Amino acid sequence: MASDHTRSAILAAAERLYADRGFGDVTLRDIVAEAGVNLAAVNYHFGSKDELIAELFVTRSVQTNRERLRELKAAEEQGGGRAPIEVILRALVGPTLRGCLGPENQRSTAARFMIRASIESVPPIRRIKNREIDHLRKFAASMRRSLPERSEVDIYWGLNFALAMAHHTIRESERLIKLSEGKCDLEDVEDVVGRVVSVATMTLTAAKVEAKSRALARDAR
Amino acid sequence: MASDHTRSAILAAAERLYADRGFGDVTLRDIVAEAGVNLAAVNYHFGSKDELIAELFVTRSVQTNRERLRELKAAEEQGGGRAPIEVILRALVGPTLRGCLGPENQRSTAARFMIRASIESVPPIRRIKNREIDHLRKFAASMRRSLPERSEVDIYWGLNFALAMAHHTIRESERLIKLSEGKCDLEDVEDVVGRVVSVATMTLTAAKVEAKSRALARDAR
DNA sequence: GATAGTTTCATACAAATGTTTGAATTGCAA
DNA sequence: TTGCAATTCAAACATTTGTATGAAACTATC
Repeated sequence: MASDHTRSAILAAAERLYADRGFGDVTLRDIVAEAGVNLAAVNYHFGSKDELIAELFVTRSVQTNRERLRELKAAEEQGGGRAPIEVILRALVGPTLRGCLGPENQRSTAARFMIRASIESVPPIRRIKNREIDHLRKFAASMRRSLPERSEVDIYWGLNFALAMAHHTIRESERLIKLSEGKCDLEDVEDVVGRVVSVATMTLTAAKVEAKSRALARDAR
Repeated sequence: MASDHTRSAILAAAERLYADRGFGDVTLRDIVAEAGVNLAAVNYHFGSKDELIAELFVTRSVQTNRERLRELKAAEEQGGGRAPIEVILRALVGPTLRGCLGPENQRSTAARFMIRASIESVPPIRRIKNREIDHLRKFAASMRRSLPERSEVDIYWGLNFALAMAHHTIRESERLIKLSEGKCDLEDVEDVVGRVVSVATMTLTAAKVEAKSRALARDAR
């Protein structure tokens, strides 16, 4: 199988360029120039441009998902099959937030690539994301074990909102900083994780508050 | 200025096609074919493809923003300058959710277009979104008046999370339905609005719970 | 009804881009 | 070394795409 030199040079160059400039205006010619290889090499090694993008994304996705499951499993084992909901949620959103936020200058290429993927959402990536459901089901199952008295629907909504806060904060981090004039410190990642987890935990535990507030809100209609 | 026939036919056709098939694979030729007009008409009336997209998006955006501000203003006047936080949040996320969720078959073209714009995020639209900050500032100000004891940073985070839940739910509605096997009913829009508002309200009011949960979560690290 | 301004149309342009081709080169095994 | 497969390369291909052009058709004003 010889050395992967060309193949990995393409992957590295592509990830860097996509991270810096987005999928929209990076062409195969840009990539091969950056990688110092021939144009045809991309199709030879990956088949097509889309398959190259897909490979980049799956690689990073499985890394994140592995990390998430590692944390989840550790928490469940420690709790004898039942982990506290905060810890489950932390395993869900922590790895992504830690990977994508933090000081800008020390954000890895991989992280910046994943942020791009989250913002631009190009077809090959969308296709892969649709297969992520099985992964999320594991978290839903764990959350049900953690909060057996909670309805299934509420669990799914809690999961949805937790992901919402994490992903939206990453996607719109620039806007949040501008809106708050820098007062929201997105470089303090653990604070962000804590905020997301605590809000999501509230969603799933503070039954009365939620019901009351929802009723109140409905009246106001 | 003659009749707007061609111009509005292009706008209508473009919005419909973009809503149905996304920005990625709709060309000017598709649009003019659907509109029954000449190819050159787009550049004649709009200058460029991007300006056409921009016009579509600003039109729908100002509609939503107007609706939001109308609700906000009504609430503040009723409360003599201070509106309850739930009502402010409802004015923030209600119009968008009501416009984009609900029974699929009765979702307007405009709504479906805005969902696309939220998912695909094409350059001309991104440029416009960046100017939306002034609009959000009005909500931040209103929220500060409503919760004067709350820190400014917490207000911004609450605003961020409220938008996060609303937009993410719209963006990923399909996935949430699939994940929950239809148990999360996104057609009951008022229920969704209520959930988002109540969670966001909790974020901003349940100080002790949040602090405690955040500390707990930090320990678990 | 002539004229000037606006709008429409067919067509051409120009550039970008992913992909393919077939020959050249390389590396390794027999 | 010879032979064979894998890899690299330059070049060309084939489309697709947004945009520009200039003539024709239309409209309203005087």
